[in-house]
Parts: sequence; C-alpha cells; structure tokens
Amino acid sequence: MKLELQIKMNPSLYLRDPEQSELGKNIIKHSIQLIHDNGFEAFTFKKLAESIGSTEAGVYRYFENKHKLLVYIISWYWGWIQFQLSYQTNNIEDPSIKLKKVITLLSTNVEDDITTGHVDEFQLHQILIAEGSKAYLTNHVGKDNKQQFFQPYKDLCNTIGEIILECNPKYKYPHSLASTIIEMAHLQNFFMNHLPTLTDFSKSKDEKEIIKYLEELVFNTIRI
Amino acid sequence: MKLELQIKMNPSLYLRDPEQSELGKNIIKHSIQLIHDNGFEAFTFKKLAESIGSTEAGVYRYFENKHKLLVYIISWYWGWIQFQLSYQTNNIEDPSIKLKKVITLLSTNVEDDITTGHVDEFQLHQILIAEGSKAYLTNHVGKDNKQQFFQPYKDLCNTIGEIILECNPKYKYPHSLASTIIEMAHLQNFFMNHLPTLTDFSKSKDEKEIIKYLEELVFNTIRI
DNA sequence: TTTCAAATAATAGTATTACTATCATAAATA
DNA sequence: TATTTATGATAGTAATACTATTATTTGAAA
Repeated sequence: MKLELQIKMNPSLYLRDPEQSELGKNIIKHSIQLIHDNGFEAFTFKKLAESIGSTEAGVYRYFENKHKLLVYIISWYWGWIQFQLSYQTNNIEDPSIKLKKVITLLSTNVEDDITTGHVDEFQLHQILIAEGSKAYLTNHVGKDNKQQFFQPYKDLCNTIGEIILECNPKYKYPHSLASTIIEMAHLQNFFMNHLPTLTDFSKSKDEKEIIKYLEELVFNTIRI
Repeated sequence: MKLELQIKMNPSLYLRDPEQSELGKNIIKHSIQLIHDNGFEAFTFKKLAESIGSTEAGVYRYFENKHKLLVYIISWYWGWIQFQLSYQTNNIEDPSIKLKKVITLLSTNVEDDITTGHVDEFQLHQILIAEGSKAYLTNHVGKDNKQQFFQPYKDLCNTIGEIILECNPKYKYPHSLASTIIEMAHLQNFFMNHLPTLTDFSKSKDEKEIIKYLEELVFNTIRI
C-alpha cells in the first residue's frame, strides 16, 4: 500500500479542486516550477498553460487569479510543515528540543518528499523564502484574512507559540516570537544569498549558521 | 534661513533628478500618497500622472519604471532614518540607550517632518511596513544590488550592528540582529494591524508593545 | 530682446497581461 | 446509448507598461 499525504485545503482558494484531476495536479506542479525559476512577478497563467500544454482558459477554471494560486501553494506548504512538525516532535518530551526541531525544520532546505508526487518541497521552500510574504502584503489582506486564507500559517504560529510556552510559561510574547522565528528563518536565508552584508553568514552561506543564530536568539529571549 | 534636509540619492535610480523640479517633487509626493492609499500593486504611472495633472510620458522622463520609483522612495526613507538616528543618538554615551533609541525610532509611527516639504514621513513609514520588502524580493535583486540600490539599507544595518557591538563586543551576529530588528519592527506592526493572531499585541494595538517585545528580544540576546 | 535649448504637454501607438466568453470535442458515468 | 462534465481551441476586451512624435512653454545665454 502506498501512503499518500493529503493536505486539506481551504476551498475558497480554488474554483475546482486541483487535487482531483491530472490537469489540476499539473497546474500545481508547473506553477511551483515556474514561480521558483522566474519569480512570482514574471509568472502568468499564459506561460503556465504553455508549460503544461493546456490553455489559459483551462487554468482559469481552477484558479480565479494568480494570487489565489500563490496563496494555495503557500498554504499547502504550511500544512506540510505542520505535519512534519507533529511527526518530528512526536514522543519528544523536552519542549526545548521541540523548539530546536522547529527552528531546524523552518531553516533547512528540505529534500523533495516522494509521498507528494506533484509537489517539489525543495522548490516550495525556496518559493516561501522569496515570495512567502507576498501572500499577505497586499491591499486586500483584510478580505483574504476573513476568508481564512492564512489559517495554516496561524495554526503553525499557534503550535510554535505553545511550544514556547512549554519552555517558559511566563513568556509574554509567544505568538510574536513564533512569527519572528518563521519569518526570520526565511528572510535571513534570503539575505545570506542575495544581500549578504545584512547578515553574518556571508562567508559560509550555510543554513546551520542561521539555525545557530536563531537558537541563540530564541533561547536567550525565553530563558528568564 | 530655512533649513532643508537633502538626502543624497543614487543617480541610477532615476533618469532625471526629481528634487530639481516642481514636477519631480510632485511625482515623489503623489507617489507616496497613492502607494500609501492603494498599495504598490494598484499603483500605475497613469494614475500618478492624472493625480499630478501631468502625463504618463512626463513621469517616464523621471523614472524608468515603478519599481525604481519604489526603491527611490524607500532609499530616501532609510537615508532619513539614518539621519534621525545620528541626530537622536548624538552625545549619547551609553550604547544600550542608543540601541533603545534605534528600536523606538524604527517602531514608532513618525510625525510628518516639516523640513521635507514634499515627503510625508508618516505615510512613508506606513509604506515601508506594507511594501518595504518588495524592493528586494524580486528576481532582479542581484542586478539591483550591483547597482547599489540597497546601500542606504545596508548602511543603516551597519550602523545598528556597530551599536550592538558597542553593547557586547563579543556578540557574533550583529548584522543579522540589526536586520532582524529593522524587519520585525515593521512586520510585527503589519501583523498587529492585519493578522493580529500572529502577534501578542492584538488587544492594545499599541506600538509600545512592539518596542517592549523587541527590547526584551534584543537585550536578552546580546547580554551574555 | 531675441534666440536657442531644455522641459513639458498632448497625443498616438504597441506588446503584454489579466481576464471573460463561446463552441466543439473527448472522456467519464448513469 | 445518452448525457453530463472536463478540456481544448479560439476570440475578444480593458488595463498595464511602456515608446515615439510633435507642439508648446519656459528660462537662460547671447
């Protein structure tokens, strides 16, 4: 029996569920490829359709616009991270070990997970680094939020916040620290590779340095 | 005598210096207004020209495209912050007081500075919160960086990094901590107002809470 | 004061993007 | 076999992101 990981997505994100057809899966797969290769600004439904061998109208039957498609794949990523987190911290008692796992999970360039055929997690991680914040940095963030588009991100933030509170029940800013960890794991990676003087990792360009930086930041902050 | 603050801008950002003419100053002024009101995505040179009472072609004589205009106003903001910082920390000995000033300066919604007639610093601060990262989160970040588009940001990051080292000469990640402070001062503000569950400030929605959070984060991190 | 150069306004035009609409056909299903 | 449903093929529109041309205004030098 082949185990397949299914992540439940918010139906308001799509017009037709892309998981339910070959074309749909191809839309996801090639979107990730194209956004990874050329960035979200250069990404169009026309190019996507050409890459798949379908038509623009075909893509529009699945997603209303490219922003919702971006939010879709980003939500998928956070769902996948949430799953990885619960899997990797299962049976671990010590909350500070859990918190270290969180930092490592968010900072490490994952390898492609074969249980999710049409999704390349490595590319998805890169997309999150470069495009992740574009999901919410829009003038319609309020509307999107009302439609729960950012629920997977919030769920993850809550999960991490709870681990932080396990480490120190008196710490006053568990959610802010959680969102700081998430965002900084990505942003320091982006800076390291593209604007290295904004970091202290320019020589090694090694993710492990980011992990060390974040661990020091987090544990010094929450320990009284 | 009227004192006017002039911030030296990278000439590669513009085709014609907007500081040198009325039309140029209007371009800056109305860009800030429009980007603040409707966001960068909805901002076009046509709307800008209409708002000024000029023409699209007129705007194109000053700026090659809207991305360079965004980078221009963002660079101006960082230059202005750099000035504010050196002004406010002048004659202060204690580096930890300086560092607190930095955090407050970055986190506080400034009032409009009358010495800069055509720039509304309050709106500019809001733009930085919502659009700041779009300056570098592009597929041409490498090219832009080679042309020194991000120098003012880097300079600020270095200045803050030096203050951090004054507080603790042995701290290993002064630049990363500096960029973390800058980015988080803005991002926690955005989250507080638009995705409040990602923070712990949703009840008060008060900048002072962000300042407290960042101060705790920073000083616990750098104190050995 | 004229004259000349530079800046601006007015207008037009192109390629691309972000869609919507229509109709034919293939595949799945009842 | 009939019929729904998904897809493909094609066309079309409004807006965006530009470029080009010409006419007019303005301001400084001769």
